[in-house]
Amino acid sequence: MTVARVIVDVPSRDTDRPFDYLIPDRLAGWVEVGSRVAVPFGPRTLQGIVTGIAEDADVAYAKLKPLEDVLDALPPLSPELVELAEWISRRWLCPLTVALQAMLPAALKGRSEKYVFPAFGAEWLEEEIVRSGGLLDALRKGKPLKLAALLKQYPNQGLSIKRWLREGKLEERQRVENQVSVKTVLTVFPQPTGELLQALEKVPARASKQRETLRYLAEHNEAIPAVKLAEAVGTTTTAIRTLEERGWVEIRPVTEDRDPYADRDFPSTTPMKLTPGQAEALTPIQSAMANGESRTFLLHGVTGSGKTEIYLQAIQRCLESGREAIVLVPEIALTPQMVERFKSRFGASVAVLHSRLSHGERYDEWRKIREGRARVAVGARSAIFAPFTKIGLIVIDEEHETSYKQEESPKYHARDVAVERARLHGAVVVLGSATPALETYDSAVYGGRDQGGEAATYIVMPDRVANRPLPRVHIVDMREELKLGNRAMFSRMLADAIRDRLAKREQMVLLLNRRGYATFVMCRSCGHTAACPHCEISLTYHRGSQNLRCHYCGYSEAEPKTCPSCESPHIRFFGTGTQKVEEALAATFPGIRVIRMDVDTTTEKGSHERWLTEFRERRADVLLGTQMVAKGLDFPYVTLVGVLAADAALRLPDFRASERTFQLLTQVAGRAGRHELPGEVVIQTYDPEHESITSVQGHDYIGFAERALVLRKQLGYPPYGRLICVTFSHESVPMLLSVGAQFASGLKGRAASLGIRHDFDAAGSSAMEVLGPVSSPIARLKDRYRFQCMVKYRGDMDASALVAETLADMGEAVKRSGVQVSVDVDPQMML
DNA sequence: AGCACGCCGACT
DNA sequence: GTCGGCGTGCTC
Repeated sequence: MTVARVIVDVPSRDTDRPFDYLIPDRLAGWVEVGSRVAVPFGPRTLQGIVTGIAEDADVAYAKLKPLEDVLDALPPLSPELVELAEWISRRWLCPLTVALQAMLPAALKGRSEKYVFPAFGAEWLEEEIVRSGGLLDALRKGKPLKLAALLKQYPNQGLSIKRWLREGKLEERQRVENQVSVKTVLTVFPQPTGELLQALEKVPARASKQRETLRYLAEHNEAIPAVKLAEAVGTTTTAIRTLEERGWVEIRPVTEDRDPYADRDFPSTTPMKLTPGQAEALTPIQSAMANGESRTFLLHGVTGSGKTEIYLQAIQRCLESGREAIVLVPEIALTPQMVERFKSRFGASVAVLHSRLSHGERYDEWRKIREGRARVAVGARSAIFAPFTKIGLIVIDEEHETSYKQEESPKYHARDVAVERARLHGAVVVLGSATPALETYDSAVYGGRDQGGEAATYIVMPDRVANRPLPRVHIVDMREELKLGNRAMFSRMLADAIRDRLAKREQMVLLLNRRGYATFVMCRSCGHTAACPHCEISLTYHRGSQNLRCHYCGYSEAEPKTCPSCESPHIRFFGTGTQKVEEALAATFPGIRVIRMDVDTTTEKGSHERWLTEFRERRADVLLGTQMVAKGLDFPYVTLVGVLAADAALRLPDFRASERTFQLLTQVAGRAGRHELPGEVVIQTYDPEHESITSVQGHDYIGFAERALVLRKQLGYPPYGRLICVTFSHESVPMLLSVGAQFASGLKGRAASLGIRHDFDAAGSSAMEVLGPVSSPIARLKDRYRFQCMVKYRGDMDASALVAETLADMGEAVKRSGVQVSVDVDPQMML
């Protein structure tokens, strides 16, 4: 007896295991590992993924149910992706279905829909007395109707519907439906010209439109969308139907791809001549690919060193050897200019996947990959799951970017997934960055210490192309400015530089990593500060909408005129956000043209690209924004980069704060002087001695990295130790403390019984420390208090599994308490 | 996660 | 007496 082993789409701990189903004869041959199926599950029908086909059922029951349906002609996942999902679910502790779902385009996230229809004829309906007849009329037609739609349309009659269902007068059926269908276009397929000319003879004289249509088709003898044909001849699609009835043409629906780049021209480019530095970097990558070695390279090249051309040529080699390539780019850097570089080199074989596409567009791009019509996938984080079958190369550009870690479950890191997927395919991984993550640098230069991971190969490119100099970096001590009586947000040096560029009609990028107007609001009489009532976070003042907003949960309230606590009118707004800078620029430099780019100005679809195009076309002098202006942009007339408050992120309670600051400053500095005109960078700070700021001045990544690694080692932080953050949340605190403490002691006990030491300082053997439970950095979020335990460990152990076992052991207690548990393996943000 | 089954308060 | 509250347990 052959059974299909199915993971049903219910993301809970209890159902996180395969369920076995019989394969009915009509579906035999359609069910494969990776197939998406509809299965009966208890009283309902659900979507599931087949993860195995076995000869014997796991369970001894006689009551196995059959699969209801196979939902796609071509299984959306391959056995390899199913295996990868299993690995992800173990590594990041999420239900397998969550990992599988992350690999499917949203269009295939089937939901089961309920339909109702009269059970035995519709006669009984006549006897029912219902106030409004609409519902009865709808049902009388006897067709299955969507239950959800009926309840929405007739909200008062939900009870009647329920009763009829119970009495058996209405019947219920469920179907798993895709969220987006494939777009089809009615297309006309004409007979050969000769036959059409013969047909022309037989058309009645007065049917002039038919004659014209036939004549047109005789002349242009090829398939044409019905709408286009009607337009060309000046008729309607109904007239064309008549031709079909007479057999002169055939009309069939043809699936059409929504190509979001269809109206754009990509002039084709050929490989550029590489500089000696680039050629030297490319060689080891190519030879690893040629030998089919599954290796990881760190391509460490300063900003403007020409990494992209290396990616392009490596991809070309990969395609030539008959294999496919994936390129990951941070979401924010996935601009049309970026896409153009790939499309103009590889043409139609490029599929682009990013979150700004509609579900339908994304599905079409995904199908290009699945059906083998595309061989290069360029996209953000989730493009790592592109359904290719023989990958030769995976490129991760700006590999240090935090956006490669998904913050929701599955909390995977695309870099780690890439390495694992490459191993499964025998493919090469290229990690590119000007400021590699310290973990990556360590793995490339020192072989990954005691991480158990495989070492990466280190490739450096220390020079910009054409020997363009790196920009000169000035650091301005804002405390000195204050002493000299300058209380403005621009130092004298930055103000002079801005005036200078305005006069020369050159452009500037200004970075301030805080949006809004003022970052906190305080009453000067009593010291009351405005805080979010749902989160323990101060509210940010937004000038345009004149309200205070919580940047974590979205709560907003009107701007206070008097203090809510003491009713004093002396309210002051402290701190600076991008809105305030915009205002100050206008006041200080009359006539200056500013584009402000932050979450508030780029939510609208396509607005991000629109602002950048405007800036590229030099319709503005200044591009002012949060970190989104620091990444990957390349504008020839930008000769000045200003950082208004370099130390803003330095005080965050996160051991990566200084690494982040250094990376951000280096990246934004790299926006200046990338072309003919030399660049200059002005960094304003209250902490000019700080390592992460001074290292930027010397463009000294390696010096910074080496010093930072020493600190990491002293504290046992990554890459010398690894972390798992377990967060507990609940509306009340006492419950949290007891559940948290129970977890901590449970985990410690488990580790001790395996002989794992808890004294983290002793080098060598495996060790684990469990810190907490302590209040989370954001102590309350959306009305729930939060406590966390940080697990710090080292050595060759599967700490994820230990955490999972500990939680499973306390399962019942946790469930009853209503405490939510969230586990973050290798957290990137300590929040 | 749903959804059914099951055991206690305010309404026709 | 019934409807319906949500606690608990199961889904091949």
